[in-house]
Amino acid sequence: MPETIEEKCLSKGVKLTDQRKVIAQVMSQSSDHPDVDELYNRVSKIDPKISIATVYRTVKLFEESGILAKHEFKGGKARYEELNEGHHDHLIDVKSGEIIEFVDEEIEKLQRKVAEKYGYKLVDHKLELYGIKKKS
Amino acid sequence: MPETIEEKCLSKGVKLTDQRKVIAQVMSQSSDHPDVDELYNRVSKIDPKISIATVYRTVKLFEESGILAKHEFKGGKARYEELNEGHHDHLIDVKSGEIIEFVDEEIEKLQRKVAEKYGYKLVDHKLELYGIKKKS
DNA sequence: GTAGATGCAAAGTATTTGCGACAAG
DNA sequence: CTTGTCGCAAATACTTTGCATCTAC
Repeated sequence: MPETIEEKCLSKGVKLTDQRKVIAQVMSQSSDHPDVDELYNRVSKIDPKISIATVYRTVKLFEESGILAKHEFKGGKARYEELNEGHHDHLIDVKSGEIIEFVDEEIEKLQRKVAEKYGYKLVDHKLELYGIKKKS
Repeated sequence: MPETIEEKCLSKGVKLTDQRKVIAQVMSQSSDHPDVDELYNRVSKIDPKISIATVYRTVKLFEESGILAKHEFKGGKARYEELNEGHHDHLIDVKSGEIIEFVDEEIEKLQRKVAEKYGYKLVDHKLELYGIKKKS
């Protein structure tokens, strides 16, 4: 069920303006994790009149609506990615900056167990691995 | 082997100024994870002439020297804690902001395994759990 | 004595916001 | 219509930096 960002907006009652459509489109086509500046650059190529303030407002709105995920990787600006069904975490190449997405159900399970152990219900988590590529 | 921050400075060749001594002392006595503003407040009570620029410079220096750890928890300023032998991760109470430190060797092991699987050597990681307290 | 540290204020980043004009439902 | 959005520029929040002075070693 590949639901588009526009469909998500409708179902969540988010008003669909032209600017939002462009931003949604760009995010859908981005498989990397652009920061707001980069997103603004890409958006500007489609409609140069969209302001960066709107980009900031929109990613924030989309994040609150569960449409985008915001990441604050080490020492930098916030970066965004489209949120789809499957949750995943990130492995970041500290040399190249390349980001690999991964899923490890066992780690997820253990996280819930840890929260449990302290009397908490896990509502969110952040797991980032930083590594250097091995010379095969 | 409870090594003080001052001893660590000496062994790492970090010059020990009065300001740094005060900041080290305050961090050693802080079991929470203060941000720079809060640290500056505490430091000011001991020596009001220390500027916030020095606090920023010092936490950065201490972090680079492996004396303090910097955390960027959700949506806020950077927060610091003294770095001791035992590594740990954080479970954050999303209601109260309370931070619980925990260690889970199994998760650590799995993280290395994931990195391994993608051909990477794990050099660092960030794991934060966000939870709400269960009504026991 | 000298390299490095400090205080101050000014400059940087990243992000948010007030406001009048404008557009979606 | 009316509520919410946009573009703009100004404001904010956090952090860094240039420079003259001072201090640990």
